[in-house]
Amino acid sequence: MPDEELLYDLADLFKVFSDTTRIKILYALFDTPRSVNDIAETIGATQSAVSHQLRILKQARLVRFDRDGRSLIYSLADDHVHTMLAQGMTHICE
Amino acid sequence: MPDEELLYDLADLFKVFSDTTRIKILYALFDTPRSVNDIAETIGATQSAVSHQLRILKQARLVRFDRDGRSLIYSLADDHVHTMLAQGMTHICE
DNA sequence: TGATTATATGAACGCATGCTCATATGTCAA
DNA sequence: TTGACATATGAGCATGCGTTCATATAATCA
Repeated sequence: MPDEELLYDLADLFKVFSDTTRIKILYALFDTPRSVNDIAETIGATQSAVSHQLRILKQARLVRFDRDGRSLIYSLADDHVHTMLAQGMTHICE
Repeated sequence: MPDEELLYDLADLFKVFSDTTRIKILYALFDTPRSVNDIAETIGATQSAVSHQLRILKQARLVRFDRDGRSLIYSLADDHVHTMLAQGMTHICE
């Protein structure tokens, strides 16, 4: 049985993936870096809602961003995110 | 971009993993099938709380059970669950 | 600098969710 | 069948969370 705190962290990680808006954001960035407004249009959500969720995704280190002029271009942090999504999707599609 | 409904299902799957009690249950069953009361003692939770969460884990097909006398012996449904947990843990520990 | 565009943030509201407590259901043993 | 044990379930409560709305911060361009 892993350490109590580790289990909390694990639950917290999965919690980040447990919201549809965040899942949509992650898929929007799956192979294309995008600005906040671009994400919002792509997934059909408010700029504010997207920004709030990006904050959570940033804290969990699932996304990163670079500045381009006045825009912030977000992308998936690393390949682990692809793997997590793919793993979950595999389980669903059985 | 995957189908809208698929994204909901994916979020729902992750949601099941996103609670500490359920994570503890899954780890308690990681390599040892256990009865409900055994689980409750192992993770330090109420029988009722465990039963409620087992219901959710069953619906998500993450656990299964066999009857042994008056006890129900729960175990992880398949190897996918191990993989999901391991994948998440790997991400945490980097 | 001032205006405009892009993003972030805070408060408030509504909804979902996990727990406890009490009780129901179900199974076995005598 | 009755009593005891094992698990499930329902109601009610408290907490957490995602959205919207309004506004703040930040950066670029004229």
